[in-house]
Amino acid sequence: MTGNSRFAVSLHILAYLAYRAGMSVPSAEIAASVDTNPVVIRRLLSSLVKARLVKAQKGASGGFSLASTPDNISLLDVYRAVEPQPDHGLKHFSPNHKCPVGAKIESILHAIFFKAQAGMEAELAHVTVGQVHAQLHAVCPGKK
Amino acid sequence: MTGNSRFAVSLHILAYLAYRAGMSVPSAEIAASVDTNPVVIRRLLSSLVKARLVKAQKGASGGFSLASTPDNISLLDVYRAVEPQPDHGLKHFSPNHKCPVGAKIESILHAIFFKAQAGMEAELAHVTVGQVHAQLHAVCPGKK
DNA sequence: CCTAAATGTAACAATTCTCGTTACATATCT
DNA sequence: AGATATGTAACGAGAATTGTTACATTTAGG
Repeated sequence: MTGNSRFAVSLHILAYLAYRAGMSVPSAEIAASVDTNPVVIRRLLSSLVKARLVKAQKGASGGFSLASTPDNISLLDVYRAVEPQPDHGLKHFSPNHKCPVGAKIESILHAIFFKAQAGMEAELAHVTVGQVHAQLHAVCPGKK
Repeated sequence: MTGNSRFAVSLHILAYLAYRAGMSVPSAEIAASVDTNPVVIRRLLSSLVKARLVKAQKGASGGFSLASTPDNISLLDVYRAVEPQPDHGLKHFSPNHKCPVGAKIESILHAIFFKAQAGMEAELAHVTVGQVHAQLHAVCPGKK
C-alpha cells in the first residue's frame, strides 16, 4: 500500500458513530458503511477505545459509541490514537559519523521534521469530529 | 520499512553538495557519507536533476553539484522533488456510497488532509538548504 | 439458563513499497 | 584508448498494510 488508511478509516468510523447519535453500533454495521471487513473496524476501534475516545459494550446488543461529545474529540486526538509515531524515514537512516556532514545531519533533520510535523498537527488540532459530522448534514440532512 | 527515507537522504545529499561548495562530487563519495549504495544516491539525484535543483556531469571527473545557491533551495522544493504525492490513505479508501456517511465522507476527508498537508509544507517552505548547511558549520567549523 | 449476538485477538496470505545490489550501456575527461 | 562516472533496468529480501478465517469470551434477553 502507498500509505496506511488507519486515520482515514478511523475518521469515517467516528463520523458514523456521531451520525448514529449515541446508539450502540456493532462493528458489522460500520464495516458496511466503510465497505470492509468487521475485523478491520474492530482493530481500529481497539486503539480508539484505548485512547478513551470510544466506549465498547460486549455481548448481545452490544457495540460501540462515542465516549464524549463529538465536539470534544479533535482530529489530532484521533491521529495520535491510531497513527504510529511518524519517523519520516529517520529510523532507517544511519549516516557515516566519520564524515562531518554525516555526524551532524541527523539531529538537524530531526529538528526540521519535528517542526513540519507540528505544522500538520496544528491543523488537525482545531478540527473536531463534531465539525465533520456537521459537514455530513450540510449536504445530506435526511437521517435515514 | 516504516516510512521511506527519500526526503531525509535527499537533504543529506544536498547538504553534502553545499558543504563541498560547488565542486563536482561523484555519487560514490556522497554514498560514503550517507553509508549506502551509490545507486541509491543516483536514483534520488535523478529526481533532483529533473527538478532542476542539481546539475549532473557525466564522464570522468564528472559528478553532481547544486544548480543554484543553497539559499535559493527550500526544503519544500526538495520534498516535492522526491516524495510521491501524499494520499493519506485515500487511494485505498472506497466507502459504501449507498450509506449517507460513506457518500460524503470522502470529499470531507480530502479537504481536511489538504489543509494538514499545507500546514506541514508551510514549515518546509521557509527553511533552505543554506540554513541546513549553516547549522552544520555551527558545531563543526573545520572543513576537512 | 441458554442461545444468539457481539467484542477481542491471534494467525495467515496477498499485495505493495522500499532499499540494496548487480549488471551494463553510455558519455566524457585526460 | 582507457579510466571514470552517470543512467537505468532488473531482481531479491524485508517490512507494513489489509483482508480473511477462526475461535475464545462476554452479555442481553426470552
